[in-house]
Amino acid sequence: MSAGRPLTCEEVLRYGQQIVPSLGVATVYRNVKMLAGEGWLSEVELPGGGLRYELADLPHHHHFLCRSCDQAFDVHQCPDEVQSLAPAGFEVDSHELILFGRCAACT
Amino acid sequence: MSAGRPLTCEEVLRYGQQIVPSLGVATVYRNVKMLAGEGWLSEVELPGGGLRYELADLPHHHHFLCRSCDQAFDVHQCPDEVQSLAPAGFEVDSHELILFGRCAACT
DNA sequence: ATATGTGCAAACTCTTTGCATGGAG
DNA sequence: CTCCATGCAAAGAGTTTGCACATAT
Repeated sequence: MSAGRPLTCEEVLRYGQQIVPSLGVATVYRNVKMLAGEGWLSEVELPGGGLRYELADLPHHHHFLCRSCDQAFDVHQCPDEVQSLAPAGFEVDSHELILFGRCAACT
Repeated sequence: MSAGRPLTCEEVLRYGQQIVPSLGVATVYRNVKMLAGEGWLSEVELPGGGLRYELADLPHHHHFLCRSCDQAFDVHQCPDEVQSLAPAGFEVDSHELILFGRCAACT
């Protein structure tokens, strides 16, 4: 919640171990999956590694992936005409937009 | 080349085994990676499994992922104002847009 | 004969699962 | 005491690598 951006399991593990040093990987994977199953978190899949997790109740948004530090950030805007881009006969139910580049800290 | 859409290694393997039945996984992974390294193919990472590969010389485009058959298709249009969506201080060098839904065959 | 690409199987990485344990109620 | 979530370690899935062999030159 305090990160304000999608986290990988490894990032969650590192955050968590600052509070409970004995925290193990299995617990992170298990709980993050459970929270996602119960609708508290949603899974975000971006290039370059495993799933990331973010709070599920965020308003519609997209993601920015920094090529330098590999951290994901939220992008709170969305190009609207997206649904209409699909080929004829294809039904679009959702979409994801990923921007790649360098974040403010890495520039 | 004939597929006209991004393929997973597994799909390449199945295609290839129709021609050379003894074809093994290692050969597919090795060659696809080599072709990508040499710039003939580019890697496309979409949710739900491994990397997909497509011809590198295609014009700018995006992808549609069918939730039913898990096949990826090309989308030949792009919302233009994409670069401007990033937060201040973030440098965007490229982007990917993924549409999710059902392809024409699965509808 | 030499060099190259292949299939096989083992190694790796990331993720998941089984199980015994320890702390909470 | 009973339960249940945890850590650990082993098991899985997908991908990569080492190696001996076959083929082409």
